Amino acid sequence: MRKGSLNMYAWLAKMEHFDMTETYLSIREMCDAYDVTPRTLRFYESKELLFPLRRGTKRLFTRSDRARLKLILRGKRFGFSLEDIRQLLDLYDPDQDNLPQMQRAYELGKERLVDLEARRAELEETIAELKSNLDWGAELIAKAQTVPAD
Amino acid sequence: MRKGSLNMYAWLAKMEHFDMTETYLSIREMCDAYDVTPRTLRFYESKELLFPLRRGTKRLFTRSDRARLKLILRGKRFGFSLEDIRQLLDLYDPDQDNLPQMQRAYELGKERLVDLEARRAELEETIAELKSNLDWGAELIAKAQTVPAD
DNA sequence: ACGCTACGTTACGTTAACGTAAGCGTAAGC
DNA sequence: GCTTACGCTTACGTTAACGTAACGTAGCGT
Repeated sequence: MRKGSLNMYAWLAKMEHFDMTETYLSIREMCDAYDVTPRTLRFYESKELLFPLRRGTKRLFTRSDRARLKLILRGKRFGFSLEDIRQLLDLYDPDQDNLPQMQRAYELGKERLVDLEARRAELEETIAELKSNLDWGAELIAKAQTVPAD
Repeated sequence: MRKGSLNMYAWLAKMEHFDMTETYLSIREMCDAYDVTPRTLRFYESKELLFPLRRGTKRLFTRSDRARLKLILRGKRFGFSLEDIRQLLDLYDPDQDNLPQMQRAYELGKERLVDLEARRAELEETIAELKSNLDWGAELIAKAQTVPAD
């Protein structure tokens, strides 16, 4: 199950192009839904992070595009570059017919997992430090307020 | 205790300039120790993130500079901008004589803490998703290898 | 038919965070 | 005394990730 459904759509779409239940979003709807600008979406498309269909000249963003965009935005919040992210997207939306690419994506994903777990550890430490520093700061401020100046 | 000692040095340094036990690093030593380029250190100084002393024209990086640099590099790993980081540094190395600035730093630190904790939550989720995706990917690859093509 | 609005393309502009090159000063080793 | 090495300053170059301006066009409401 899961993403398998996604590929079933692809399969059907190849046979003919049944519209199925796919619900497409215009660029504006997409922007409102994810709080990005049109420019950003076009930019991501030009960088091959998104692959909206076209009705005439207009873009139609698919379910898959929406999933990818979520991952892109999350990746950015973690400080990854768009190029980094592009590599990883293959893992979340793989091309079943391309075994070597799937394997590359798999290896890449494992590395990324290690990276993320290290990051988590550092994050814990950082939070702990920040907390202790805040406590210390609160103390200093309190002291400075009761004993104005010497 | 803790950073209090840091400020004691500052106090003594103001009175006269006792060298104390401070051990200074040249720019090169600093680069080797933290794996950055000279350009980067000069750049950080120009942005008022570091405040090396000078012997003649040469920079002398203090204990405090080293602590700050660690925080800078960590901040960068978490995707903060140098400007964000600069604000926060006041919290880790505060100016005891500037109460309003300390309070600003304190408030800023609290906000940052909330931010970091949210980030931690998202990170957990991301790790979980990535793991499940890796499992799924492994399955697909295995299947593709046993059943070459149809 | 006409104007408005949304969307498209093309192309130049912008900001952050350095890289890189040029030119000068100076302390050290031979 | 000369060169080699390191450091300093100044200034222009670079990359990523969009912003913004200019201009064309397709639908549709009156």
